[in-house]
Amino acid sequence: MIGLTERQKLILALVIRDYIETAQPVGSASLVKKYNLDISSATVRNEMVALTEKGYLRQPYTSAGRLPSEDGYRYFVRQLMGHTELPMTTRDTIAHQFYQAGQDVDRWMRLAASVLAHQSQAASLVTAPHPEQARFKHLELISTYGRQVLMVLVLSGGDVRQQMLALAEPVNQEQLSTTANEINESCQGLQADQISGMSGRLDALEQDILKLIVDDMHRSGEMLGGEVYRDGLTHVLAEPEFAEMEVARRAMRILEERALLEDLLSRTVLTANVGGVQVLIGGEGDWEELRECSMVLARYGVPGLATGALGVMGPIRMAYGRTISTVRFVAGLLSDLVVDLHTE
Amino acid sequence: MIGLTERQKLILALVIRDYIETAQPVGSASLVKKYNLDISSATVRNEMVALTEKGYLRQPYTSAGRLPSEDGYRYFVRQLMGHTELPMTTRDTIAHQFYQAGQDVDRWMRLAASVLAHQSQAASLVTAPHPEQARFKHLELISTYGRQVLMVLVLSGGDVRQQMLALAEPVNQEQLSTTANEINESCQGLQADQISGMSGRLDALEQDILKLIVDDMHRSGEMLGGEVYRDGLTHVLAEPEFAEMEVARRAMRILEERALLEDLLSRTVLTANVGGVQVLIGGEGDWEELRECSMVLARYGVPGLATGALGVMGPIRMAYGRTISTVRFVAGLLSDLVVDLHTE
DNA sequence: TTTTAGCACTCTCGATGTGAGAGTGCTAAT
DNA sequence: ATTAGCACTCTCACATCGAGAGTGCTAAAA
Repeated sequence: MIGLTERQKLILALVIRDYIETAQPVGSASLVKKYNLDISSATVRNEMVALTEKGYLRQPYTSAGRLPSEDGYRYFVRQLMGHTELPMTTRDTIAHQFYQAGQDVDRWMRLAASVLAHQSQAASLVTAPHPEQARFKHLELISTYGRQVLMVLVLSGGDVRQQMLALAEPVNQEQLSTTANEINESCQGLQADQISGMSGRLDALEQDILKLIVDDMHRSGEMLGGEVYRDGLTHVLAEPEFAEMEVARRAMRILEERALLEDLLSRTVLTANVGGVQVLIGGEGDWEELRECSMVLARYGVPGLATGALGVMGPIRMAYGRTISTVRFVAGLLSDLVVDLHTE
Repeated sequence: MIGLTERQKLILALVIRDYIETAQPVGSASLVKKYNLDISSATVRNEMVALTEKGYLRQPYTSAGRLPSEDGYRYFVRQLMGHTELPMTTRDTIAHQFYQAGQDVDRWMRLAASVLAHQSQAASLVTAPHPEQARFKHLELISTYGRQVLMVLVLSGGDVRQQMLALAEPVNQEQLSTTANEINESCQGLQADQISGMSGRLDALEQDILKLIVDDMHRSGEMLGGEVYRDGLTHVLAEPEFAEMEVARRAMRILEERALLEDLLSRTVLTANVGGVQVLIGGEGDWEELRECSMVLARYGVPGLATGALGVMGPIRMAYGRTISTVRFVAGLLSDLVVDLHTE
């Protein structure tokens, strides 16, 4: 396929810009008038025919205005858009908010979701960072009532997992502490596989607990270990493309159902390198659910140490420039957080 | 206001039942036919006039069918409905699912939200149980990297709070453990106020940490300490009363915005005694947001020990019988969980 | 060869009109 | 007190129609 002339690129960009703004098909005459083009509407029409033939524009029906096709958006995002950045003042404001959140991961996540949703006027998703290769760090066994014991497992990267367990018979706190200390010494810095491969003379209690530890460490390695932070669901509903209830419900299902999200994030975001932002337009691939949606996704964190994912979901008619730069910026901030949490 | 005759009660109940099912105004003739009443449609019409005058029914426009007014629903829920219970088989199925979730609080919460949403075909909300009067149980200080220290605080009832903190200068693990042990001994079983009132010769490190502990304990006492579990948002969108986007967005905002939820749960549910289910029809009081919505709310847990809240939000035209019994049943199950977690 | 004016044609969208249908309220008879 | 009968009301679905925006084509102009 032959590339586009400069004029065609201009017209494509303007159509996309106008359509994103108004949600209405764009006519040749109105385009000329609105942007003071010094070519006639007939010329624009001719170029529009060319762009339509190349598959970048489409018409909702014969002799209506043009609007971008999915390929048109893709071309725009990849070739035309350039690396925009959020304005300095906006970046400062956001960074300041995060600074005020201190080291509280929960607050960071909530704030990230809120900022993403607000800046992009769409729905946002953020997962907490979690270690990719969890290493054992510390175990604590705390007797609560009778045979009930609270097990607190600390993994590298500050990932803490807690669990209640009921012992076969009562064990006092002293015994528990002894057991915990033994395990702490022998498992320090080990990964799940190494621990599960351990044997030697262990009593029943120790074996049970080691098993639980290994399970927990594996679970910590899963894609969506913890909570998924969401925000801006209502923004999506406000868009005219979701006026049809069925469409709106489909979009909401993606955001609501953990299983769908899990699948989505693991399939797409895992492949993208950290720092890079991935743009999914109109559910490329076989994503029935988000045929009417676009997503802008990114991973953040330090590969091999701890990473998380974040993203925005909105209509295909999305302000990609602003959204992508916001996602990139917030991903950067969260990466900094991860670094802070793991280094001195 | 004079009460209703038996026949009026019957007709009111049938209108509500039919309207809940069909979402269409109910006519006198169709009511007689559908439920094989042995009175004529004219009689029903007369009774309907009476019910309308008393404020229990209303007409969307002159000479259309009748539908329940908010007062009608209230009368129904309070006087007419009786204490229905979920069918035995359903209860067993649900209880079994919870049983399989073991002692994992997170799984219980998710399951509770899912069951509520599914049974009531509406949106559900569940908050994790948290102690009302947190008592200090155990503190752990774990050195991670350099001056970064992970503080794990265990409160009565298995509430675990973690936090990263950066010390002014590096402290080794041994020193940290000593400090933690001292605090553990002196604070065992104390409440926040008692700890904040403590003094004596404490070094700077201990004072800092005690301050953090007190803060954390207070935060643990707040209404919505942790995550709010949601499910079934899409069910709400499927209801015809939310076809109008503005209405749908308003409903979603309630579910999305923490601040609104917090306010809602604290104002209403705190006043209800545990075990009792509270029904909010059409946002009684000044709840602009949920004018078109009803909520069925309950607290669960053991007062004074640990409690949580759960509820369902749907259109005013809600299957109150089924929803109320589900909420009551699930609240009971979750209360059992709380008891299990706190006793032998 | 490219651009542009001119013009007929297409298609949507909102306004308007109409008839069927469901339901009421009233009156008079049972 | 109940009911049959009936005129009347109001909505909703459907069809009609004209305005308006926009296209595609042709032929002239640059």
